[in-house]
Amino acid sequence: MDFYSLSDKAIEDELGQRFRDLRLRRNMTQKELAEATTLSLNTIKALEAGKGKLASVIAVLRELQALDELDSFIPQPERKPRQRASGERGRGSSEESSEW
Amino acid sequence: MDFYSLSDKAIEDELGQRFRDLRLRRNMTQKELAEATTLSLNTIKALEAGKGKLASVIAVLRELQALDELDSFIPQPERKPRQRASGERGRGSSEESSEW
DNA sequence: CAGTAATGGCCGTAAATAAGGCAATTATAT
DNA sequence: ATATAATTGCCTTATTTACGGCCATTACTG
Repeated sequence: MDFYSLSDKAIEDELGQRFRDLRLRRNMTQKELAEATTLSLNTIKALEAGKGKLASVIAVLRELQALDELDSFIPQPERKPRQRASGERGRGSSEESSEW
Repeated sequence: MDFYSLSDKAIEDELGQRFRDLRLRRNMTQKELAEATTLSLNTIKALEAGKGKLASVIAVLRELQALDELDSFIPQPERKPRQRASGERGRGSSEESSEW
């Protein structure tokens, strides 16, 4: 699956589908999942449509015992060598003129 | 990293940190990332604090060339055997009484 | 160390999501 | 096929996020 060839919307659809599959593999209804997470039924629906907040994702994955997936979500980087971006002082704006 | 031992808030912090690290490895400023994604600077800040919508996550990961990570996010299941949860007709409500 | 870019925090407004409820549709069990 | 659970869609209101801007703080550069 090459996500780069997909539109943002298509990716949302795909993610929503996976959330749904995950729930179904636990054989839970949207209503049961909503109650278990203390989220509303509408929020579960939205999530399975690829919309919603990061907080909702966490709550749902926890309930579906799939929090591990979050770990591979974004790889643990080799501790950042710096705390702020830079290197070239004025990359964004005017021209780099030091010589001449 | 065992996410299950972490609170939702702690997980948000961890994810935010990873977003940040990802950006720094590309040596981009929040401002540059904001412009590249057409998101606001505040939205980038929020994301690096673990808050925000899924749509924002997708846009940022695309720009940071980390969409691949999303694929391993939730494993592609062996096509779901059913489209709705069930199996036991009335799991949520009244008792299961067919015989007597 | 001094200058300055990069980031964090707060505020007001616009937009989107979350919650709660109800009707309509669809899948599934019997 | 019928009954009914499961899901979808729409609506109203509350909450949260997104946006734009401004000032304070911190990290990096020379």
